[in-house]
Amino acid sequence: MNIKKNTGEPVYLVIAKSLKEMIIKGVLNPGNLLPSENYLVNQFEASRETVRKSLKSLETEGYIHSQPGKGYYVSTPKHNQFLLNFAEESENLQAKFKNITVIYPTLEVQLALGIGEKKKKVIEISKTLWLKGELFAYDLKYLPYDKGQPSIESEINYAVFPDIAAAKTAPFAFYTKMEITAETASAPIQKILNCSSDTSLLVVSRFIMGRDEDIIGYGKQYILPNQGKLIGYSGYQKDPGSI
Amino acid sequence: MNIKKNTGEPVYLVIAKSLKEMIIKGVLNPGNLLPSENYLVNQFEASRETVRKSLKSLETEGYIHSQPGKGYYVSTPKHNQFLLNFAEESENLQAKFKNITVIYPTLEVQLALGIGEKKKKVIEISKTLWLKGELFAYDLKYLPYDKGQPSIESEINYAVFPDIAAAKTAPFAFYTKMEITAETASAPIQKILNCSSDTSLLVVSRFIMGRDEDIIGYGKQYILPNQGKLIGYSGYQKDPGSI
DNA sequence: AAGTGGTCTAGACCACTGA
DNA sequence: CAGTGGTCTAGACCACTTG
Repeated sequence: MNIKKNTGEPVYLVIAKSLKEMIIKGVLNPGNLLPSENYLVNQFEASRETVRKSLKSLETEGYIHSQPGKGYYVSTPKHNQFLLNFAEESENLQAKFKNITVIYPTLEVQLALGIGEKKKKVIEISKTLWLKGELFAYDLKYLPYDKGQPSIESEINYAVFPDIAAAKTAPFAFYTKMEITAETASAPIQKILNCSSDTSLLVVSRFIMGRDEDIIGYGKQYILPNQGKLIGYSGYQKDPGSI
Repeated sequence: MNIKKNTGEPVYLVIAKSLKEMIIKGVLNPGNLLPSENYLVNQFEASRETVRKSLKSLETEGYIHSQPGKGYYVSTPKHNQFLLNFAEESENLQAKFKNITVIYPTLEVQLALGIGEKKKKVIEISKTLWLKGELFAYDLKYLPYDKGQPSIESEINYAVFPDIAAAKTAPFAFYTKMEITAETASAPIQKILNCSSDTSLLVVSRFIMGRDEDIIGYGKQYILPNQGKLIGYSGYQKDPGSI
């Protein structure tokens, strides 16, 4: 009975907000049981499906989860899961191609691409990345070079990795794994990035994988310090939106 | 008419799977319009709400989005958004407290905690982290030390940061921001981590923030190479779950 | 047996886009 | 105008948990 009505706002959002507020303010805490659907139906004078819609939205956003036969519980927030943006191409980021060659892969690349011991060539694409005119990172990408396949050129179209490849074919057919490490600049990379032997680089490796765990591509990016910083968020400050 | 029925599987999941498969196989590609709700109602001989439930689940998983008055479109997958796990405490990870002190903060910490120029003390908690008996990382945490507040001890309970603090009060009231950089080990850190001056460390900074952007805590972790590796996933290989 | 959430239906009205 | 998705309802049956 303590409810405003007739706002243009959908009823299910009103209910969701009300519950969410209680969770955020700590009136309801992780492990606590929420009021039952039927209780909410009476409290808000809404239909059961409408109440369920509210609860579903809270569930999607990670606030609650349900247990059939028992009820809805407040979840424990995952403050150690981060959503991280790693934009291959941003507005200010410029790429300069250094080289595109077909080579016999190093052991590292063999392992990364899951290529057996057989001698199999790979395509190596190297770029330097620039941010507002300043050297920012060195970027390497590797793709298996299959004889049976088209030309290098068509491989190259794929080569610019997911974001462009995505536009071409079944972009939901693969996913990406990322590994982040730190590395001291090796001699060749010192030359390319124009840095010294005591420079610590942020190294981001990426594996492009098909749904059946086959590896489509492998990339590595050496990012200069001060320039490069990866930023991630955890918790619930952002809209739930997609994944 | 081309539909199996009477499986124990919920109808809405059957519909969702069918559509999802078309998207994954590239029959439907980003930008394409899906069949309308009413069309699916006829095709699958289900009610409209059931069809909508299917579509809602695909939307939640990031496969599609809707535009009122037009229809449902296949989305463009975000292959540059990564879900990254940064576990404060894993099974094998051991923490050894080094020190807990109340200090005047360095400039870096002042900025991180958003403390003005006024002389304000902060609590510093330092730990070393060990993985299977091997030194793994050096961990620093800072909390504003408010006079009006309880004792240091009660602050300390908060201090172990979100995961433990979470259990205490309104854990949905704050979120975490993470920054990842690479850094060469400084002299004091060389001693603590027992490494040399040419060691590149992975540095993870974390800001614990309230919903109104106030900063609750600041932490920094220096992770030894070879030991530490951050791993993230993008795309749709994982169940949608949470976040 | 009573209460819970999970699925599903057949209708209704609305606001919007497009021809 | 007909077609689309967005919201909402009042029922129904089910499987599950708890006393």
